[in-house]
Amino acid sequence: MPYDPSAFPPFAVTVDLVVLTVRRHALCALVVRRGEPPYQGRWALPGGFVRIDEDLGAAAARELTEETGLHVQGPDDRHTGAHLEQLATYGDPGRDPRMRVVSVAHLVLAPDLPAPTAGGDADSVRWAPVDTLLPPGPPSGDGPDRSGGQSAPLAFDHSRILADGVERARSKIEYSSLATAFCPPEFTVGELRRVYEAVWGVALDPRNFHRKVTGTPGFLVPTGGTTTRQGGRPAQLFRAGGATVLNPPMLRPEV
Amino acid sequence: MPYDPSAFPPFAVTVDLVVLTVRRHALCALVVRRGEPPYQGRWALPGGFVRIDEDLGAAAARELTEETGLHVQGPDDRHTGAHLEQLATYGDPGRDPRMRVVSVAHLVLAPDLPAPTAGGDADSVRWAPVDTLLPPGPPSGDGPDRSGGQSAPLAFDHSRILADGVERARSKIEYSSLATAFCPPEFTVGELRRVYEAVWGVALDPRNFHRKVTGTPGFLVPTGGTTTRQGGRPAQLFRAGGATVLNPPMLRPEV
DNA sequence: GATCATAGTCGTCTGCCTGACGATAAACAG
DNA sequence: CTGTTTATCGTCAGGCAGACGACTATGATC
Repeated sequence: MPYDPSAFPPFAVTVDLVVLTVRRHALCALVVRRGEPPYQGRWALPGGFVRIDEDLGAAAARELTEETGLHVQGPDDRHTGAHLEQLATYGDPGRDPRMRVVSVAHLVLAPDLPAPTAGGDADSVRWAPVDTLLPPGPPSGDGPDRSGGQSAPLAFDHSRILADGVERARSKIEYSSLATAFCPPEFTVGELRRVYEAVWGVALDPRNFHRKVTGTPGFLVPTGGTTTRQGGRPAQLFRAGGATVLNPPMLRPEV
Repeated sequence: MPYDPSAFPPFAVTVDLVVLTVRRHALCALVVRRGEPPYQGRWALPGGFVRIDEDLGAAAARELTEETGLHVQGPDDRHTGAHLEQLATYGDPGRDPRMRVVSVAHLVLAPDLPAPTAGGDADSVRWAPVDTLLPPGPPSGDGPDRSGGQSAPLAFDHSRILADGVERARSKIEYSSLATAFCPPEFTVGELRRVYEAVWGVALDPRNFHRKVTGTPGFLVPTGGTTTRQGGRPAQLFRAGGATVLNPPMLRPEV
């Protein structure tokens, strides 16, 4: 069939953001309250339309800055900001009742932030622990409802997008050094371990964890300083090293 | 800002397909020759517009069937067709000179097929070894040009999409049982090993490989039959087992 | 100030898995 | 019958992870 430039169906294209951080030993996601229908008053992932001359990654970075004030770090710009990567694209017809919207979801891993009030209304954006936003997960609940929170499901298909983002983060810190994206520029081995524990929802042996991360070349670089942030013996401070892939990977305890 | 349904910029949304198979010990991708500008006469990945009421995955499956006659297997429908998954989305402004096109690329892993002539013109679609379509890869070439083939780069940004798809396939067969998607319904351990060798471009020790795959519970199920397809001693036939993840993973020899 | 609780760091031991590789088995080609 | 090819089974050493003991260095409490 011959090409007809006017024959393509028009779509709206948006970016949605799964912004994750670790706060008080819990994996948290950034959610915004919808001020207008559909799903008015419900929580949703931040996001917005892609501009007509804008790259997808640029749109995601722009939305991130608009909603959180966070900036994204380039590949070589180490730890002045958050990690951003494309997650997946969601385009079910009917996922948005207003029109045909294809959403390119992005995943952001950010260090703990003071408060997500930048740029928007204060109480319409917040960090929510992911286990209050999502059902328990693959192991179907048999016992009584254990969901910790007040949560109605997120708007649109955002619960599924969030679940996919969380799963991506959980698997990615296994075989990459991305867990450091959740940490401040300088951090201790214990802080990094608490990141793994929060993201995976498990307890790790501090001694084996210490051996593993300090024994992996390029993962951690000692800065020379020490600190006491949790009580107890002072700990060495590290920066993220140049290694991006962990080989052999950090093993998640058996499911 | 209030919602204005007419305010979103219109995009064209397409699906592009990275269809991989293993033919004659080489990893091959399906490419089609473009019959019209832009990039007229150049090879490109198969793909097409998403219909206005069509899911992204359905569009990819439809294009696959139209171009190859292949059918996609559902999650429980074991090995009557190919494996399909979403790869990534490419939306640079200017990636298509005609208009703003966002392409949701999908990855298909298929067993070796008789001929890709289904549905289309015979010599405008073919299997091409990926090493004739792509530059050698991360190790930048210092020696003379060693690219095996006649290849001009693929049209649009399809070389990058193909490279991403190949990389996804290479890493995914490490920790999943997806390599069986390249095999016919019944296959031998040696045939499965040749799939790994073709996808990774390395030689594997037959004895260690045999120990690994037969020792991983749920990876392979013996059918009872034996066959001689390569000369030499007859080999046991297997089907793909129910396991989808390989733990511990199949290790790719050091890079 | 002594004692306790909390964290961090270093070691040891055992078991599993992998890579290297020898040996045997079962077909086919001359 | 002999050599070649492929499949399959075994052996052995090294590396790494899990379990866990021991010691260190801080703050909190009595």
